[in-house]
Amino acid sequence: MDSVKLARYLIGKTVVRELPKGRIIGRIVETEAYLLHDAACHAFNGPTKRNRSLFLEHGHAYVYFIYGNHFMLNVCSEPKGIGAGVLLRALEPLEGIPLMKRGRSHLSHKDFTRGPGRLAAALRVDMKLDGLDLCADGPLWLGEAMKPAGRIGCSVRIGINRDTHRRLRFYARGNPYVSGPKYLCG
DNA sequence: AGTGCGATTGACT
DNA sequence: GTCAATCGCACTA
Repeated sequence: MDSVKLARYLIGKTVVRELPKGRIIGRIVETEAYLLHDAACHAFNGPTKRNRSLFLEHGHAYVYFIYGNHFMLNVCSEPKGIGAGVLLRALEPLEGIPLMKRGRSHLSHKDFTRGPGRLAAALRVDMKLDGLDLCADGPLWLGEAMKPAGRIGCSVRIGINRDTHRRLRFYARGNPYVSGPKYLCG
């Protein structure tokens, strides 16, 4: 399915992280779509060493490192060979909350899965998980929704200054774990 | 080999 | 509200 459909589909679904110390489960409450022929998509200029995982079959993970300290977790959306996907931007914590918080106690409860960098930190996502099949058993996978998605809002993407004519960010309306400025959360 | 910069965050005014 | 930190990658030469 295309990135927009996948971005909407993923709202309300769960992401599960299996760690030696236990299991973490979060509910996806915010995503952004990155499309084919989209100048803001990392795949825009063709495959490189950095973005190659984005060209995997849909359902695989594309993880990258940015700003010297943050990992971002994406889900590929298209058949193998096409570079497009969905960025996971925020979670509602459901299970394994102490594991998510470990080492990050300075953040308030509603902040530690809010924002793409903090989401990846909470799930202990790093480059080792790049290219992983998220639809198979393993250290990180996507699960069914545990409760309804609720109303889905959309807005322009955050931190993107190109192709701003499309509203490619999707979020669970009114959910307190959604990131971004308040006027983009209602 | 050197340079510029980014799908962000947290600390500070 | 502003702004620096921080590093791997892409690009130029």
